Amino acid sequence: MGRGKIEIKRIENSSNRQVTYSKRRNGIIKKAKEITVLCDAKVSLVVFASSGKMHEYCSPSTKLVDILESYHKQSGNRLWDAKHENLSNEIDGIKKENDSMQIELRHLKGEDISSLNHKELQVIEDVLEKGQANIRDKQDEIVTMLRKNVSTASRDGHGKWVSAAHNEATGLQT
Amino acid sequence: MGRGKIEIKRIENSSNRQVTYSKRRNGIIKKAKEITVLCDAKVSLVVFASSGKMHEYCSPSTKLVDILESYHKQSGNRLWDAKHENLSNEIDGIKKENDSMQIELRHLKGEDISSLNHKELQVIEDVLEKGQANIRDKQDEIVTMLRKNVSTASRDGHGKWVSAAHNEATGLQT
DNA sequence: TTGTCTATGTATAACGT
DNA sequence: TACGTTATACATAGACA
Repeated sequence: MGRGKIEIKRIENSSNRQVTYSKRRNGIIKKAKEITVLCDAKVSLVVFASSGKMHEYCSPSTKLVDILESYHKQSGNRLWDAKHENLSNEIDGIKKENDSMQIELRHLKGEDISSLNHKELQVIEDVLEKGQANIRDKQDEIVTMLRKNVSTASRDGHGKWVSAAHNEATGLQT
Repeated sequence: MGRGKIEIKRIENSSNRQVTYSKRRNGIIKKAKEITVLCDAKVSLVVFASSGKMHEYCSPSTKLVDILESYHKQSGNRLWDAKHENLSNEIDGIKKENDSMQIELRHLKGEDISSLNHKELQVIEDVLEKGQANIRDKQDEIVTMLRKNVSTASRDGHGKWVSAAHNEATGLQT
């Protein structure tokens, strides 16, 4: 189909190969369009040059995704579904975790506790008490630090306290 | 390219359409094979007849999945990633939520509080106190209910307490 | 490169069967 | 309906700009 017949084997001359590639690629895409119109077919065509450059054709009014989905259905092939499923599972897992944390948080705040029994309430109370103890210890530490701080603290020329530690501990800055 | 020129528009005669479809489909697949060999290209071709029947061609030594993955990478096109991205975003969102709940929970339990300042600790303490108050109210309610219950309770023939309310409240059953 | 031009090879529309 | 056949339209290899 040209000035001379050619064998169907790799074209060694790279610039010829490139030329032939782009001509034939256009040809195939044209044919794909035609069969789409003529025969009411759906076509998905993806071509990669050896250079890695890509071209595609996909019948109008049909997203490639849809075609691939049909492909997927028909072929029974998993394709991307594996990935899809992984993500879904991950979501489910995290959501579960999320829900239970949500519930635990609410309970600690004393919300949504009307259905809890004495034992369950006791567990929560214990946790709260433990938490409170820890928090208070920490507060005591801070107070101690402040006192130590105050005893060595000084004011600047404008009468402001000069102590990064003091500010940090009280949350006045940073 | 036949006995007569044809317009590129849907062939209305359905048997002609079917014939043309299968001829042209073979033609395209042949071309696809040729460009694959001649130009060292990779081709993925999926064709659906309007009947729903599918045919595919894929360059040898290349799985369709791989081609699609390359396609996906190169095209910057979302494709199935649209779905994936949605899922990923969802995951990110939930994870964020998760993390902050995680932190809040730890704080309420008095963990990981070494970097907190006085103000922040105070907030936590307030929440704990509020929660404790709620829990204690509920406990009181239960005690009241139990008392009321006990006064009207009875034992069964084997000496066991017969009171769904009592069991539920104390968590001995269910 | 990137395109345009033909001579030629191919694909195929319309027929037969 | 599903195949071969064949006249024709189309695609394209090589040449040249």
